[in-house]
Amino acid sequence: MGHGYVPTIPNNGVGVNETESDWFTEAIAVVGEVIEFWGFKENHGRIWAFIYLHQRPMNTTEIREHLSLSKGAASMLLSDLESWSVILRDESISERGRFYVANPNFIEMIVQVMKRREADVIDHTTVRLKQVIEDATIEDASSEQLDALHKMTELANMMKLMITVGQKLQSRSISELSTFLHTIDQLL
Amino acid sequence: MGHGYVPTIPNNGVGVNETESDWFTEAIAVVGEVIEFWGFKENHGRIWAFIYLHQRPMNTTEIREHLSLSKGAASMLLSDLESWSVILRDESISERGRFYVANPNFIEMIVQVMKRREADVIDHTTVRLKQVIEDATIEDASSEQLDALHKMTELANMMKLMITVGQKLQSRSISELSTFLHTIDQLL
DNA sequence: TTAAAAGTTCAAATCAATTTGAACTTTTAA
DNA sequence: TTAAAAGTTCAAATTGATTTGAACTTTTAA
Repeated sequence: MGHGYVPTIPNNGVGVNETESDWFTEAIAVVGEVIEFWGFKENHGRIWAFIYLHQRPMNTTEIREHLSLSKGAASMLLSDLESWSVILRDESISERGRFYVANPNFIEMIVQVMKRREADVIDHTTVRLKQVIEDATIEDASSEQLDALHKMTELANMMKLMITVGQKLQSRSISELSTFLHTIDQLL
Repeated sequence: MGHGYVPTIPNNGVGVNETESDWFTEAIAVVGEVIEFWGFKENHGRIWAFIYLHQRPMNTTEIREHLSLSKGAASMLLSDLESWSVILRDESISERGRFYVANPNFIEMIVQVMKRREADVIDHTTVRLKQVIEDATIEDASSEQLDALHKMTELANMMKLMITVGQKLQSRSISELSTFLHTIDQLL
């Protein structure tokens, strides 16, 4: 609907000779949104999608110009993605500048978000809740309140376990994982 | 560390006769952060924790004053939580104003986030990616690119499946779920 | 009825996350 | 070497999310 034509994209005077078609732009937008939804920045997703959909090593300048990112933003976003192994540097190319390919393992990306979240929040939470329970025990807390605090701790531990399971799923293919989830769905 | 004493809390001239102890304040802060991390606003979590830890129906004014929320914010946050069944109105109390109790099912809260995310993003994504694949097919896309787009669609479908599984898990207790996750962990 | 309390709405204000761009360092080709 | 290109850093600007508060509607007790 309203798609299906190839727009003339202004070239900004830079020597690019690949015209970006409509579906390509839309795909990058969709993937950007999906990935933002999993806790990344939208531009993390746009960069990953841009590299992944090209199916060849892309250099920093190409990425910067096609996605309209400042030098600073490109530097920071690319280094995030690289540190998470979401994109990989291709050392084999002898041209100036850095070249990247996309890590095609989607699951790994999602698990990276979980890991990051775990590091930032979950571990710290368990420690703090433990202290809260100690304090509540020697003070005026009712047994119902202590029970509620214990349940909160259980939840934090469960989250941790979910992340562990997520990490193990990381190495599996999507279709394998899909089958696995269907099995769980049947069991419940 | 640094905890374990009961501070004198200024009373703001309001007729409150329950002093809030230190562990209570800390518990609300921790839970607020955890719940924010699952996609809610921090104040959604603080309100839920405040009501849950009291283990009795709480009225809007008590909530507003103890958590220092404006009238407008309290109205909006409480109506969010109520619409998600994260808190429930207690109609049995004949005093002025509304009284709420907390839905003690933690999992339900997390699943609510997933549902909300699904509604906002995933469904829409599948439709948009389908259109992208159609457009890409009739245009210049390489077979590798089409393959990449199909994999993105697979991922979106898998997310949906994960949410379905999540919804089924909703009705189970935390300890049951914990056992279940351990079993999965063993299998992998 | 009615008027005070409770609840809602939303534009403006505040607070938080992201991006920019200029000054800097590092890399590279000649 | 060296100077141009590439990459980094971070304070300031921008953009986005959340909260406030005043004007409004609804509810309730007398």
